[in-house]
Amino acid sequence: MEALGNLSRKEQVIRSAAELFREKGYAASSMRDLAQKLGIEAASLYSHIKSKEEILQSLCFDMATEFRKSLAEVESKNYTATEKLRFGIIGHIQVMAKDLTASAVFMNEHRHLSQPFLRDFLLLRINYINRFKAIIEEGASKGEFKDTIDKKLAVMTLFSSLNWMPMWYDPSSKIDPAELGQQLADMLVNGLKKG
Amino acid sequence: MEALGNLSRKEQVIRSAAELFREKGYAASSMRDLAQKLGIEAASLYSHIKSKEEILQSLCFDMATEFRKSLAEVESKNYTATEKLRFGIIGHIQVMAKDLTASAVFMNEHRHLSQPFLRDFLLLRINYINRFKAIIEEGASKGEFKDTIDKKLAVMTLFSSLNWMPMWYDPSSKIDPAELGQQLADMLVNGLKKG
DNA sequence: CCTACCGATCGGTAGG
DNA sequence: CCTACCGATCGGTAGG
Repeated sequence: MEALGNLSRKEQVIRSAAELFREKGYAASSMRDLAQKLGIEAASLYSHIKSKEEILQSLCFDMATEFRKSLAEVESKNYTATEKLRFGIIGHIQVMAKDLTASAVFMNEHRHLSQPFLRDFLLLRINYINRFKAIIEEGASKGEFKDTIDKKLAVMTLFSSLNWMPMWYDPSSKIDPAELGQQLADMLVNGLKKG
Repeated sequence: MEALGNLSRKEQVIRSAAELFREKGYAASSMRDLAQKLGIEAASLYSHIKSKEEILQSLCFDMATEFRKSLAEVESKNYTATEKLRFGIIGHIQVMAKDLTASAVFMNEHRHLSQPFLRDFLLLRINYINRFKAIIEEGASKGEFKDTIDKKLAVMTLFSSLNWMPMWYDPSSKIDPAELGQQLADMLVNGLKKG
């Protein structure tokens, strides 16, 4: 993680806003709160950003871009469905781990986007989810995965686990993001049961 | 689900508020929004409730009570860890399914509770999570579950899956809450892998 | 359950 | 980046 000093003023504003939005939620965070965090007056924020929502937009869409890049790379390889799922999970976790704060905002605050941004965001998300669902379906049809589990349930369980990670993962813990991804993939593919 | 007509006026206020909080989030929901939903003036709400936050408090703590009741019953039985986990999951899902709206608010909006309510709520939650963690640890030590998976990761994955359910589960779908709980437990215990 | 209203705070602009 | 400010909206109260 870089020091704030290495970031442009606009990037500092966005990063501070991300922390604020994560802590208090977007709607409960005021521009005066944000200004205070940065040691300036609220009106001064508007020389760096156009509006409060513009900050949310860049946080949400920048994360979305990273997730899509990661998944596209996994899809481009000649992997089995099991491998695609495993590396897809690891990639998703690593993208989140690069910015846990932005990840938490991405997950919890995107609903405060106004139209047409909200619609665009949800389309990106459903596309991403469907590509993971396709991997699970491929695995089921090729006999790698059970065919008995409901595919929607499987993919939503996967997503729930991935998306809540920023809420409890401690980046200073012994388990690093790559290993976290490995273990999460293992748990979802192989389950808790011994054997 | 009962018709609104069978509820006291106070219960109607709380139920409408739950829908509003779920849709827009607590902070972005105004008392004027809520009054409009009920066809009255904002000031009139205060003859039924003391404050906006009182509504959130009753939603959060009523759900917490239901969850604890369900888990206590599972713990009281002479089950193996695998059975306790399975019935704990099914119970949790069934409690949520009884009121998906309140469940979504419980999960997403509790952070807007003020002190000391927030502290009390978080203590209840950590206690509940730890009791599930104890079940997983018991299963690992008795050889029912793998000992290789990080217990914190396992229990947080479990909770993520449970708590996101209100976001995607369609109560009018073919799969009913009991079966949803069964499948979710199966996926977490046995994994996606065939065999 | 209503009218009338309060002080506080909101996102944002004008002009420098 | 600041001072000065705007109209809108907020949760809530008084009094009926």
